Amino acid sequence: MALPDDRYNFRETEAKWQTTWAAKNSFTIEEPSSKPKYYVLEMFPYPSGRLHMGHVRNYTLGDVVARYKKAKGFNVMHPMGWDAFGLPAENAALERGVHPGKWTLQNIAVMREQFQPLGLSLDWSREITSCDPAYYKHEQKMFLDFLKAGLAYRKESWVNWDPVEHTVLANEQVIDGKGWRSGADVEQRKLNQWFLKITHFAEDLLQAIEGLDRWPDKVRLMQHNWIGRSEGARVLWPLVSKDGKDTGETLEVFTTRPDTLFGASFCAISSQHPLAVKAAEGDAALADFIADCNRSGTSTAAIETAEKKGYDTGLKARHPFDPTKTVPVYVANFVLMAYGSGAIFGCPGHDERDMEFARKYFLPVRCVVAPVGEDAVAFAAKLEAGNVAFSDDGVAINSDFLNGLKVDAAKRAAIDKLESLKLGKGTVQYRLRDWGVSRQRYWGCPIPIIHCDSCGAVPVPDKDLPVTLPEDVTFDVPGNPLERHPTWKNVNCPTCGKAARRETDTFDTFFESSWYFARFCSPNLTDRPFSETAAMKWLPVDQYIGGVEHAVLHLLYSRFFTRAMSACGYLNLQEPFDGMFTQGMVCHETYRGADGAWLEPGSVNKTGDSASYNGQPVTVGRSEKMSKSKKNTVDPQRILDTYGADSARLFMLSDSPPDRDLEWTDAGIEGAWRYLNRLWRLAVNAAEIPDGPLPLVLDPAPAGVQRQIHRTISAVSDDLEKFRFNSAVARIRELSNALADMDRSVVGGNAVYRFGVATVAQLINPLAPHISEEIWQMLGTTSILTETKWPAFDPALLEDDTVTIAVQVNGKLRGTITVAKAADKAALETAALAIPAVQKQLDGKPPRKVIIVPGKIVNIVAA
RNA sequence: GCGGGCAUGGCGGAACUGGUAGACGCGCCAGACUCAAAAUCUGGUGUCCUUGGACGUGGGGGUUCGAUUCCCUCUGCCCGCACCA
Repeated sequence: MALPDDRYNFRETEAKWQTTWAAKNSFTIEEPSSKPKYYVLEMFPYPSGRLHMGHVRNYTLGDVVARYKKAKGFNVMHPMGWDAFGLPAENAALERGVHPGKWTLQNIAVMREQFQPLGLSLDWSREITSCDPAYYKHEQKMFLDFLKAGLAYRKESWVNWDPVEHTVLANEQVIDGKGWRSGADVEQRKLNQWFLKITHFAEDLLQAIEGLDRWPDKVRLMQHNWIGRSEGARVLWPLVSKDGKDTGETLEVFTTRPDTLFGASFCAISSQHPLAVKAAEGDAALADFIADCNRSGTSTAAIETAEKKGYDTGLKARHPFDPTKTVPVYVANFVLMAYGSGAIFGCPGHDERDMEFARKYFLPVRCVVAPVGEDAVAFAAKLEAGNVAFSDDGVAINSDFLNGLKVDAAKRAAIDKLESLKLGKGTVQYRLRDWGVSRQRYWGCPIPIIHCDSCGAVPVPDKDLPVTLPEDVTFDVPGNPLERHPTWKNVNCPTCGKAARRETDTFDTFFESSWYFARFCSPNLTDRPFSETAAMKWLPVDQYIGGVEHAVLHLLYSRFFTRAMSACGYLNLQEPFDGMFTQGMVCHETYRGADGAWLEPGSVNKTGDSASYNGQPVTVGRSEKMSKSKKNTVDPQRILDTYGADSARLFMLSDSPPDRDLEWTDAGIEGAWRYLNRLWRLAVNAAEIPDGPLPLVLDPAPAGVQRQIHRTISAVSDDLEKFRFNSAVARIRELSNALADMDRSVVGGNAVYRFGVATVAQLINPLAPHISEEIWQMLGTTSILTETKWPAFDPALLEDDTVTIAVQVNGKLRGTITVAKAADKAALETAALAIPAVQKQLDGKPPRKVIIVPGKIVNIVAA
């Protein structure tokens, strides 16, 4: 007789089930359906042309959730699309002379094929591509609606300019003073730009973080800090010209410490402040100083090393509480135009920076807050003589009507006074700034605006939407090809008909990703971006999964967009993502040859602790995120060809908790592959056992395994709910081990074994869907596992009748006792004291105290 | 500088609300099978000393009958923000 092949044929099996699922449309939603909905979404990929391990991990994690929820009885939506606008397409055009659109669509075709062998439970009928006019025409309309609603505007302002990408960057895209993609030092430029009014929702975006209880704390904290709320006051300082006359103008400053106003010794304004620009007109030295400030001050290194510098404008500001007193007005390099009003008052005694500035320019230091309970006079003398500011809580001194008040009360009193004098008011300031969405790029969604000399910025009429990109463009010169296109740019004004110009900027690519999750709800609708009914049914996304690098960028923009879309009547929803999960990176060891060049893992010979390349020694570096530059990438295609999708999935899921970094190792994937083969052999044996009911009375061994099966169902379900996939795998392996070790010849042995194998197949299905389907089929079931309900456990079988509990003496383990679960304290104590090792420790003396926690522990305190 | 997180065998990591530390896996060691290798299987594997113990969750201290878990403190690493008034 031919023995069944004991080696699992993943190639055949995986292809077979992928075909089956596709033929049965297993992953499209049920419509109509009485089941509760569940929307699983992973951040859609940029079509770079190659699937990498980070993708595999991301989509595997989402797939586990999608498959598990489906088995749990939810109507699951799990769509996929392409974040298809972006700079790499233009770079490809530059390097290879291929059109960005063509390059992108080719990549999408390649990657869609690469996705297939992963066996993901995706609904491809909902596929969307963001560079398709059928997609982006809706966001053009949406933008015009935002404009009407006052949520979009155009303004000349200082912007972050990336000199390598030749485009503007949003604040969120500037990391350490450098462009987030190019790494180039960002410059400041003054340009006319379109902005989305994200600050309109600052308070709401902040408050609502509270309710995002299924988001990682880390991300919530990052958004909280990014929005950066601070309470304070705007204070008006009447200005006095150089010749001592009141100019009638006022200088507005923002402060969080109005209680320290009596300690003011100067005012300082940003080099970009209108007052500074005006003052520089008649002062060449000041103009030079301002130019100097604008040049530096962006890169990290510059900020860290830059000393506080100022230039006295000669203007004076009159103190709001004491009109007899004036302070000098400086232009200072450390004052940011973009925060508050671009001007501050300096209180050296209670602000570190102001102290540094005051010492440098010999400005007075006045103590106006002293710690509670300290001698105020002595403290003030010390502070005013020293170089250290005091910024903690205390009591106001030397402050007229504020004297004796603690900081909070003094703040309130100062604000009340300012308001009664009409020289200021209490206010809330945010760090968050409006989102600049104009990009001087070709490969993005055109901004549907026409600039007319007579009519200004005119929205493109609805009937002319979408504004599509011209195909005939070249990339041989830097800059935006739309800008120099001969015809596309020149159009007539829709309002007056005169010659006008199209807006040649395109949207930031974060625009597309800010609403795609809603588009998936009605991906083929032509007249609207999505149906409100469908969106309100499916949104919010129940589980969103992606990298932590989008903690403030994409996730904040999407939260804003959802509010903006609601404000414009597209839907009625505040938060787009109910549950958020941020996965860790995929890492690998790095290798360098004798010449210091990076080496690919595949080319390095590893034997034990040493490594070599062509006989030369290789330096093994620490594990880092897989990247092309360090050559420590592993091609998913090769892994899938060698071990199959289930092995790759299982390894990625079992090696580390999903939110931590994963270290890719060959040994690890081989371990997963070995396990699948062991599981396969269990199944081959189980398939020979005829199906039938379990005997009523089981031999103790299978009875124990029977309980373990139920415990495992319970534990794995819990693990899957809580993203503890690594622990779920461990439990399943434990059960597999127990099944393999069990004596099947006793009463109930075979039946429990068969039941156990079937259960393992069900439990591992979300993690390794192909082999589990195959096993399920081998066991003679008629349904496919993908359409089978998640197994239930019998609560009565979760626990044993007897329990083994630890016995400690003085907190140290001295033995264990196995007793009936219901055993009372007295029985536990008697059993514990009978242990020889315990008696030895007690040395004949009676115990001083015995702590008994039934079912858990007995701890004997020796005399 | 400010804010947050983490630290457990050779390695990745378990340990739910304080209750048998090291589950599960990787690696390693020994054995079986083999002419041999691979694959597979069996057993072992925190450290130290002699059975039996002692020690052990980054260091130090504390609370507790009992601490990987709670508190204080120090050290190291990682992440975010960065002159935010």
